[in-house]
Amino acid sequence: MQLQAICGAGVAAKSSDDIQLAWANLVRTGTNVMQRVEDDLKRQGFPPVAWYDVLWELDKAPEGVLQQSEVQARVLLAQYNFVRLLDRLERAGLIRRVPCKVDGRSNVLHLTDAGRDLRKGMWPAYDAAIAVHVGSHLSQNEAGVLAGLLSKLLPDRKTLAMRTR
Amino acid sequence: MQLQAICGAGVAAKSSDDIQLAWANLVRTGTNVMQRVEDDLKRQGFPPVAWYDVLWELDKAPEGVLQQSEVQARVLLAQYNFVRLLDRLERAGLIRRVPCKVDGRSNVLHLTDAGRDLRKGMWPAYDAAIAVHVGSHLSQNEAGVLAGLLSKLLPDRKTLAMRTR
DNA sequence: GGCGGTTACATGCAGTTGCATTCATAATTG
DNA sequence: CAATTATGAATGCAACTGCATGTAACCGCC
Repeated sequence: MQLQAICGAGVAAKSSDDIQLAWANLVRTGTNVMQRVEDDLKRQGFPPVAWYDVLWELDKAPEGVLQQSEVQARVLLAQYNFVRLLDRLERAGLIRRVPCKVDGRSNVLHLTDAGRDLRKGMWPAYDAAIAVHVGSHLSQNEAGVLAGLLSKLLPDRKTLAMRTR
Repeated sequence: MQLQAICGAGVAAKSSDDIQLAWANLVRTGTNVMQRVEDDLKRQGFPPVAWYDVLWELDKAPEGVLQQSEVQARVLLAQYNFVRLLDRLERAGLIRRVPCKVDGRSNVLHLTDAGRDLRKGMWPAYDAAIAVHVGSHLSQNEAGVLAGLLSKLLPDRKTLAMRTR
């Protein structure tokens, strides 16, 4: 009872002004910066960043081959959105979905040559967009601090992955 | 020619590792924290944060009345998305769209009593969600620093508003 | 081996978004 | 003041998303 009073258990927590501003700026900045980067890519005829993410996961893997579920876990999209993203990537000839030999439920994703090329071709534009919309506003040091503070708001990998089911 | 070589003019800028991490964390954290807050609200039967934003803008205004274009400029949604958000709000009886007497092109938005009540009723849940998903991970001071760093990435109001056309 | 539960992936449907365009009314200007 | 341009708002359509659910294959266990 004392304890409850002390730490406010059972009562909805209230956020301070600083917290609220951090929240507001986080959402605004997140969507805004994302938008601008996406726009830059689109203007140059490139697909969305989400495409890049998948291609990059595959490109990092040996042979450009990875379990579908593994990629899914890394890109943090809802399962049904991920499946349909793969539909688009496959239709565009960037990846192939191959039924897994060992586990009849799962697929193995293969990066095609076209996919590899696109990933590689996108990077300079992507990198430049990040430099313009993030880098140019922050010192090296500020970027590090920002990254650190942001990471404090992220749940760990496992929790993160669970949210996509 | 010397100049070009020195400052890299004409060559796409490259971002450093710190910058890239800041970018990655910004996007991840932004969407993730937003998601969790939205989920909390939804679980309690409340509409999305975007609804709150509009209602709040109107509630702040004297009489709960504001030009549609003015609200539009503040909430930073694309024009067509904003219009349709208003469709939903109006259908839900939270606002009314009234043709403007002085300018035949524009509307004036009126917050209804139901709208005012909903806004007010949402806040505790919203505030609590912010406290949980942002506040509990940061000290007061960290929140201030984070807000400051994030604001450096935002373009000014005017530029921001232009992007929504 | 067969039955309940779980995992991996897919899909139908309704709701939302992006894009291009339209409509009507101001504002500007030749 | 008529013609042009600019502004505020809306909409048709295609694409995308969320949600619930479906299907098939695996896993554990009696």
